[in-house]
Amino acid sequence: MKHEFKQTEPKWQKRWEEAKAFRTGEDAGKPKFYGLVEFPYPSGAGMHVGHIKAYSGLEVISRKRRMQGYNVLFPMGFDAFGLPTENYAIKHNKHPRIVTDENIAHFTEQLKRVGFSFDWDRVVDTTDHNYYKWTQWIFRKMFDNGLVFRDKTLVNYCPSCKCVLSNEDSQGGKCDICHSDIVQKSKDVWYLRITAYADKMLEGLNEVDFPENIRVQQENWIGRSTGAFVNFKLSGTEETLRIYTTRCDTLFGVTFMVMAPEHPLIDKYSALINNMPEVSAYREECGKKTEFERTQLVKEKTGVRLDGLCAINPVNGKEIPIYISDYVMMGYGTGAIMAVPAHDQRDWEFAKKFGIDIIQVIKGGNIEECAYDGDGEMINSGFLNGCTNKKESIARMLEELEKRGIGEAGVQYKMKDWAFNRQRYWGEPIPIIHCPHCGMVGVPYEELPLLLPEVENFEPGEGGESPLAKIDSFVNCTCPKCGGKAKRETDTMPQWAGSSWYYLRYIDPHNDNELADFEKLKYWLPVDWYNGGMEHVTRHLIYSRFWHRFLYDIGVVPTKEPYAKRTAQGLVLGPDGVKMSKSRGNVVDPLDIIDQYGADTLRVYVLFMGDYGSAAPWSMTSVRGCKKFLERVASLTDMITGTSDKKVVKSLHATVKKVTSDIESMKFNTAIAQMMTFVNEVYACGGIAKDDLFTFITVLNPFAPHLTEEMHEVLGGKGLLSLAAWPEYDESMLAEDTVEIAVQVCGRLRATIELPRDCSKEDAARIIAESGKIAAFTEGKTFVKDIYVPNRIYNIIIK
RNA sequence: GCGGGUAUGGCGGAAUCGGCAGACGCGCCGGAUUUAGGAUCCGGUGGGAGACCGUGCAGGUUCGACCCCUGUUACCCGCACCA
Repeated sequence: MKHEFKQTEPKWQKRWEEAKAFRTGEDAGKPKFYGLVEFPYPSGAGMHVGHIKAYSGLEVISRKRRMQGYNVLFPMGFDAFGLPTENYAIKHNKHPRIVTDENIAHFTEQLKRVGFSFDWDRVVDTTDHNYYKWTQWIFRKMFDNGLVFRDKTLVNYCPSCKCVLSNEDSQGGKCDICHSDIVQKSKDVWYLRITAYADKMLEGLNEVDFPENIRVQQENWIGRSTGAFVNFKLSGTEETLRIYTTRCDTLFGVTFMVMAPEHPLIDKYSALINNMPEVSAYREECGKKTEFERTQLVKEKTGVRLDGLCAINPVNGKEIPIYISDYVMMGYGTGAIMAVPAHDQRDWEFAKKFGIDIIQVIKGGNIEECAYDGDGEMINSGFLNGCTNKKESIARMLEELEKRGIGEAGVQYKMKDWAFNRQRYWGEPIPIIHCPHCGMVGVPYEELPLLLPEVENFEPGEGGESPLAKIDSFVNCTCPKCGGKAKRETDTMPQWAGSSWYYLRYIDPHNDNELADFEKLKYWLPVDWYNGGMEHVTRHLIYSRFWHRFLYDIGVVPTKEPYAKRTAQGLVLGPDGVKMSKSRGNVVDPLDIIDQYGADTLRVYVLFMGDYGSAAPWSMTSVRGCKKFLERVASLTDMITGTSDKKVVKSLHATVKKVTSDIESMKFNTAIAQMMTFVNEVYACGGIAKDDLFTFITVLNPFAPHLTEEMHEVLGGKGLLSLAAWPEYDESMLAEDTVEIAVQVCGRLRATIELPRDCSKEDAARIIAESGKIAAFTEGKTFVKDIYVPNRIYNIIIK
């Protein structure tokens, strides 16, 4: 037969749909497999070939597991709240609901055209009120459990999106949505206390199967450090300047203090500061800098001394000057540091520039040239003098600090609490009411979902207030506690809210009474295998692990961790080897490929193009190669013989074996290569028995389901091939009677020779000698020794 | 600066344990078929005339190294004045 994909692909997609072939089973007698792929944001641009690659990995694995008799949950949904939709809606004066519905319909159509085996009865849409009811419910639970708080602080603010962003959303000082420079702005912000879960999230990493780089990236993002808080008195006041340090052992080497420019004590004691105009000017200058400018490396240290204000070193009573400098951040530790220029390079640079003393307290290095941060004997350090072990010095200092009540051990995290509110329309309303008497009160659970109201104008206000603030009927309400007049919170949740728990909803997507039935959660959790992009490692993956752990703590989910195993696919690059982007014009549209070459070709190609986890450039000629392979496969129906050649049978068993194991380790490229080898073998031998062809198309089915279903039908197969049993292979069929091994002389390949399998060393040596193949190389030399690895090599050493 | 990773033909990439480097595909060359082109099928294809040389570079361990060790270079990704 011919590979008539234009007819057969829609035909089989329709059959699968009618038969509900991929509906999730819950048969208790079978093992379960929950395969999860990151659900897409349904943008107006439609799908990208990158989506196809991202989903095809677990698609193949899920199809294979289904054929192996598992209950498979392989769902799909849409993460549909978000700014692009809202901006599109504003620009085209269309309601975001309508835009979202159109985009979801378009994405669904595209996904179906690829032939993915998702369970379409379980689709979730984060913007559906039946879904976001539970997003709000989880938020309320967090509120009840003290994980939600409001604080007026400096936040990352995107002037272009007119929106507050979390730390995770402003990495590198750029807005994650529009790539504008982030500015620091003082604002009232809702926070989720994710830092309270930092340790639990670190611990959890030990019980999941994440690749090393993902684990390390998460650890670094959480950024746990252990150290000490030390209290310095401000001379002439009762005030304490509290600092955090990881090197309390160097306390005797402190020669100045540095506070972040925004540090509140500066305002509090401005009356004592003689050069306040200069200080204010510096602070203003820092405020203007973007986060990016401020954190630029290789930057000269700047700062101003607080003239008139001094700190007292608690261990030796020395009076030390205080500076403000933007190399100290308000957001980490206490926003102030003790500076030890002898042993910290940043402090050293600052001291050199401002002519501050440098006191060495650890022997070693040359502090004239740079700070010394190595080990050595303690000097100039009172009771620590003579100690040579850093750990011990720290322990002894901590003991002293605690004994004298001037400090204590402490832990800090780089991860910050999650700035959770957005001043935009297209998101989940935050279910909180502000009551003048009772303060912040949660919207009662029975009133959830708190529906997103209709507005005329989706645009945020110039002052950075949410569009919802303009709707009096939404804003004005009564306090659920005291019944008095109150106002609703008008900000909405960030896009990451809905995606933090969607994998739970797939398990029980239509449940009106709870987020998901606990028994079902017990059956399906954890997600067995989660595949997605590397870009989500320090965002979605962190956030959802946090939410899951919280839900575990309040007894809503049965597992500590949501995902047992995580993998990541590599990017699909443009034909020019650069990341695909509209501006470069190197984007490949999956629908164009499907129209020209078929969905099966697309599926095979995205998995064949290279190592699944690595980036690889798109190649149109290679796409054609994959199409050619499928055409050769289709033609096998015209090559049926009574029995297969022995070589074909052997190659078939080898193929079943390799495809079976390669799929499990995501080595799809070599699995496909093996199938190509097999087809080449059939062509070389001129035919194949029907049963053997059935076996072959069964293992090819997860990759090219449409073509193989068609072949199965043409060959008279019954039922759907996609639901057939995965074939077994016979190891004994693979064993050869003879093997060809390499014959080396002094480690250099000189010949190859056919030997009986598992031949003894004596026999091997004799057969090789008798063959005379290496005589020319050993002639007249002295035998030293020989090395024989059965079925591999024979190496003879001579002199 | 720190952390993680990569480096193999003209190209994408293979290579369980340290045991015949270059599977498979693309491209290219040749042949068959064809009025021709395309498509298809068959064969060839790391370099070198050769002895030989070949897995970023320089060493080391080993009978034997893409693989292990030391040093080094280039590139990619993440974080980045984190006290």
